Amino acid sequence: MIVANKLVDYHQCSPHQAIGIQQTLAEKVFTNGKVVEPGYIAGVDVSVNQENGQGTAAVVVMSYPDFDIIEITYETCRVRFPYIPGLLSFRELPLIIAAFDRLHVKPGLVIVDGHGIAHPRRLGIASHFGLMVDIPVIGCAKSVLCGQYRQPAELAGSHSPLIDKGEVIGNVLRTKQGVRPVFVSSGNRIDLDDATKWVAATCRSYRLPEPVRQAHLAAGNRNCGKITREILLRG
DNA sequence: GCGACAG
DNA sequence: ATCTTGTCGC
Repeated sequence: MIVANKLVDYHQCSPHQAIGIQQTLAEKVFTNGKVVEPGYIAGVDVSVNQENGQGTAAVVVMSYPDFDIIEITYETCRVRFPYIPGLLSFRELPLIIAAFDRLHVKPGLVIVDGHGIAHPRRLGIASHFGLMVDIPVIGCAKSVLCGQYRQPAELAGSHSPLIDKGEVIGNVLRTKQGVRPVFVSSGNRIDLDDATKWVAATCRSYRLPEPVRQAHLAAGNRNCGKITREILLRG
């Protein structure tokens, strides 16, 4: 895999080199485009076990608008790069790419747990991932990394712009009444309005969009690296 | 120098 | 990220 080779270097480079890579890649991100018929939508998340230093990435592919789980792939491996705010992709992307490559069903849209361009150098993990897979990717984070915003109204669906250095980098979206809002931004190949629309459309009864919520549950189920893929039959 | 800081 | 039961509130 082309991207796999690059990733070997990615998680072994220094934080300083990582920043340089981000500055170069950020210029290649496309923050426009609409997704009309995604076919399948995937959610991505990673969990890390502090005990053994192992991380598990889970990719959950769901149908839309039925939200049936079609396929789940995993990758468990020791994470080398440390967690440094702003450099998350260098820690988690190797796992995510490996799990994503195992998919038999390719999604038309992916939602990643983390920021897209709502990042100091405009290359959060969703954008970095989006450039590597070259399909529409949305960043949906649970907390802010940079930028300022006004708290959106309590009504589900309400949102306010996330602004950094005079630039609108995302939307703070209230996906459900009574819960903290999420931070939506373009990862790659999709504009902010469409990204916000899709996050809202994939949230059912919880704060996080269903694909991401399922990926979070799957990754947390510690599969110890034994299970790498599974297909769920609808019932 | 000081505070902020995705997962 | 992760450690974790019951509990308060829409």
